[in-house]
Amino acid sequence: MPELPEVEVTRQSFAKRIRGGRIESVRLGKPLRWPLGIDPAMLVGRTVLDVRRRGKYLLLDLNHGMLLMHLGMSGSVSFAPEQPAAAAHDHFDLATSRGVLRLNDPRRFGAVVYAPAQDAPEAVKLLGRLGVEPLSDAFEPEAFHQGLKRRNAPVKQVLLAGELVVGVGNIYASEALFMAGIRPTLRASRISRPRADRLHQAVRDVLARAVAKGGSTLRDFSNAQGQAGYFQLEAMVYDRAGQPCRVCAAPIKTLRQGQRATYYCPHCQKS
DNA sequence: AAAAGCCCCTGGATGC
DNA sequence: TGCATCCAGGGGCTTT
Repeated sequence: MPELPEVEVTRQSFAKRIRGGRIESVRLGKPLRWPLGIDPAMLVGRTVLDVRRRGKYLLLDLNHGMLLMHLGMSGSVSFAPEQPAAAAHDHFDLATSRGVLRLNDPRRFGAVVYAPAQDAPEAVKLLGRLGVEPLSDAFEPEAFHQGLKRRNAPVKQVLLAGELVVGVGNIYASEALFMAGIRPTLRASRISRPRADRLHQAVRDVLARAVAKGGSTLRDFSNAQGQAGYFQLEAMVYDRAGQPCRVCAAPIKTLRQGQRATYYCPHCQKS
């Protein structure tokens, strides 16, 4: 479910409110993708200093150690002074003096993992191979083009892999490639510098606009205050197979790449 | 070393 | 109504 915009919107919707909260209790539901990695009782008494984001991970900095939270495909977070009794898919509660942070994740591809320090093995294992942040100055056209030149895989899958640039998932990969006028099946290594520049700009632009719209709510995403996103209403190609291109009216096509659906306009994205 | 497949899991939509 | 099948916003791990 959540790509960079949804994770960032989630972060913004509760970071300030949880900051300074003292952990009072931790409740675990069914197992998530990975074990927490610490006795929950050991977290009680620690303080949440800040909430950051790295790629699609939320990072809760504690006064000692950190929690890495990933929303997987179906995860969403809520934060409120009090929470109702845990329901079927509520698998993690972090009760603090500022409110209760709850992770709901029906498919349980998400996870919450404790790391004793920023550079601890538990953190490096998950964050170590991640590419640059697309909305930071570190995401720079020349290096992006060089990175593309080193990959022979289809550009859509290079974007999804997150080793060049993080945070671009299945929706925004299709959208960015449409904006740049690039066919998703084109080998990354064959993209010229001017076209790489257009893609670089498209990635930044689509992600920033999606954050501004509160993310995309396809079925059930909402931020930590329960508010839905609206960017899906502006999607040019995603989930629009057979519908007319919003630019040229040609029917949007779909194909499968790496077991994921890709959408593109055969006329606007000729190569 | 890079690329392609395989899973993890639940629920909703669709088809017979 | 019931049951089978397919698909879904991710990504680590294994196999080519």
